[in-house]
Amino acid sequence: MRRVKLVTWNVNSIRARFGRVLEWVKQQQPDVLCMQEIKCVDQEFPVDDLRALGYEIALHGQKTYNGVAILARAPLTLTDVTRGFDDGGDETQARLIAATVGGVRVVNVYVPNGQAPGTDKYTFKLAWYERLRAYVAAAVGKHERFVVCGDFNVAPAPEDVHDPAVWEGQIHFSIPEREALATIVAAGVEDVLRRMHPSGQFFTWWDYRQLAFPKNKGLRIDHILASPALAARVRSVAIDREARKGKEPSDHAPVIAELEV
DNA sequence: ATGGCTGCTTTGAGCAGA
Repeated sequence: MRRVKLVTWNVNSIRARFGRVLEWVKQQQPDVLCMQEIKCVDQEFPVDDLRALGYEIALHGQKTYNGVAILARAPLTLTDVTRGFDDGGDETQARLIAATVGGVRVVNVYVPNGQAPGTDKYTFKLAWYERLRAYVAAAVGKHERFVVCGDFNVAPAPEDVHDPAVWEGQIHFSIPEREALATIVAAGVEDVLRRMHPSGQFFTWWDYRQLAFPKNKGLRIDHILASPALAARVRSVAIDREARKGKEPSDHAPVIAELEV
C-alpha cells in the first residue's frame, strides 16, 4: 500500500506560471500532477527543474491555447501514454492526455470553455462532452482503478456556484452543461470531493476581475472523478486556496486527492 | 448596463478565457 497525492491544476500558461508552479511542487510534492492550459508546444515546456525533482513528464502541448500534461514522481512512472480521443474525430485541440501511473489509469482533460449558450463554441463544448462520455465509458470497462480529472468548465450543482441565481443559464452552469457532466458521472465515476465533503461551498476558480477571490465569488469547475474501486481508496480531498493568493497566481486553484493504492 | 483581469500574439490591439 502506498499513499499517492494526485493533483489537478489549471495553471493558465506554464511559461507565465513556472516560478509559482515549481515552488508549489517543491512544497506539496504531488505524486501525480495533471496540468491544464500549459499554452505551449512540447519543446517549450520547462522540463529540467521538474525532472531534477524526480518527475517524469508526458506532454500534449499546443501553441497559444490549451495543452495538457501529466507528471509522475519517482518511483512512480508513466506508461501507455495516449493523446486525444483517438475516435476518428477532430484532434486539432490538445485537451486530453492519459497515462497509467502506479496501477491507476489517469485521464487529464481540459474541457472547452463554451463561451456562451447559443454560440458555436457552446455547441462544440457539448459535442466534446459526448466524445468524453464515450471515452470514459470504454475506459472504466477496461481499468478497475480509473480517474478522469481536470478542468471540466462546469459547476455541477448550486452549491458549487457563489450565486446560483446570477449564474443560472450562464456558461458553466446552464442545464445542458450540467447534464453533460452528469453523463460522465453516469458512465461510472464519482466526484471524490463530494464523496468526502457531501455538502458545503467549495470553489476552484475565481475571476481575476472585481476582487472575485477576496470576495470568494468563485465556481467549482475543476474535478476529480474516480471509478468505484479507486474512489473507495480516497482518503482526503482538498482545494489549495493558498495557491490562488499573492502575486501572479493562476485563476484556478489545485485540487488535491490523497489515495491509498 | 457595461466591464472590470490576464495571457497570448509574426508587438499591438484584439481574441479568449471563465
